[in-house]
Amino acid sequence: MSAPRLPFDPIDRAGQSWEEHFGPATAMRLATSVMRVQQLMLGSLDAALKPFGLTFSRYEVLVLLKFSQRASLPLSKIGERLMVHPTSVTSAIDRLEAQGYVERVPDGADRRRTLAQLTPAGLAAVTAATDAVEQIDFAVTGLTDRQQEDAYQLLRRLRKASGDFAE
Amino acid sequence: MSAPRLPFDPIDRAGQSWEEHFGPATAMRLATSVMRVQQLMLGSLDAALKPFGLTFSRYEVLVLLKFSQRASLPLSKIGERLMVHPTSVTSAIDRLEAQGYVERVPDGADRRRTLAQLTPAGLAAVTAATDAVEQIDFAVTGLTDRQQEDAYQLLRRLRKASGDFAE
DNA sequence: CTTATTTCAGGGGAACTGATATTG
DNA sequence: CCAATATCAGTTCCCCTGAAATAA
Repeated sequence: MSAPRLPFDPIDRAGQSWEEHFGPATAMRLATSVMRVQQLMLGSLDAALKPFGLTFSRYEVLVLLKFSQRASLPLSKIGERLMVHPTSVTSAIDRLEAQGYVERVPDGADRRRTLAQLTPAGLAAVTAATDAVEQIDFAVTGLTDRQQEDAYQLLRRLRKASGDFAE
Repeated sequence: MSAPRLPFDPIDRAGQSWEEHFGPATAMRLATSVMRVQQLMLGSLDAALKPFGLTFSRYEVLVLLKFSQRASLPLSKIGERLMVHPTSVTSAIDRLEAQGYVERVPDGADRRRTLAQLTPAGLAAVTAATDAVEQIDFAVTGLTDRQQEDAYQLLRRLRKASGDFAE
């Protein structure tokens, strides 16, 4: 994780080859970078969350529940917010429930729904896990606050153009 | 893929909640954005590559081979360049070989090694697949060339700080 | 003997499809 | 009758660990 893997930038090099063989490499370099950065970040984040038995996906679920009004949400809402497939939500909540971080409770208002309710253990876990990910600065290193904000805004344009939200 | 999923930006909203409950959300917003953008892009790229029986991972292998001197590389080099685990390279080459896009040939110089050699069919596939991904602009939409370049440079800083390369 | 390369067996997590029961 | 919600069964893909064979 700390030792550099290569003595040169593999994306720079791929971009040079791309320009020789195909043409402009601007979009290709950005796409490849996003994939690679995601892989690096996810590795660091998952490692930081491992002591709590959490992956980043499940950590995101706990954070979402903590931020909700009653620390509970219907499973469908969770999938919508986190861009997670319905069956993946079921499986994520299965795991979190087995860990005692979440409980399934029926929704009185709409009996088709099941609410995922954060337990006290889940609240403690998400609090401790948040300390852990903040200690590694969310795996976002090497950038100033301003650069982090710039990168966020650029990716936000990309998300919007990809139909991530309307607003 | 085209219809917006939510009438508001879920990351903006999560960032607001984060600041109320925890504190500054700059790093959290960027980290979450990278994850989400990667998911959106990978979905578009995999969809564009599906007609060729390729995933983006396997497409990257073919591109790497095309750019190499003799259109062949040892499996270990492929893993190094693409940040892929040795066993994952074996499995990716298994699939590409079953598809007729790649052949395993022994390396005369070092008989521990196996070379993955691009076949004529593999060359045709990577050429056609490249047309397909360029038609969707590598799933990098909504940004000008300049903004794509800016985003690339910001992510490059992040990669370097994460030990992706030394240079 | 140690190291590098590749492969195999196996497990885990997350994504998807298709089908189903329940409820609105 | 139709739509929404959640679940289940089964598939695919990719990641990883650990162990092994072969060769430098």
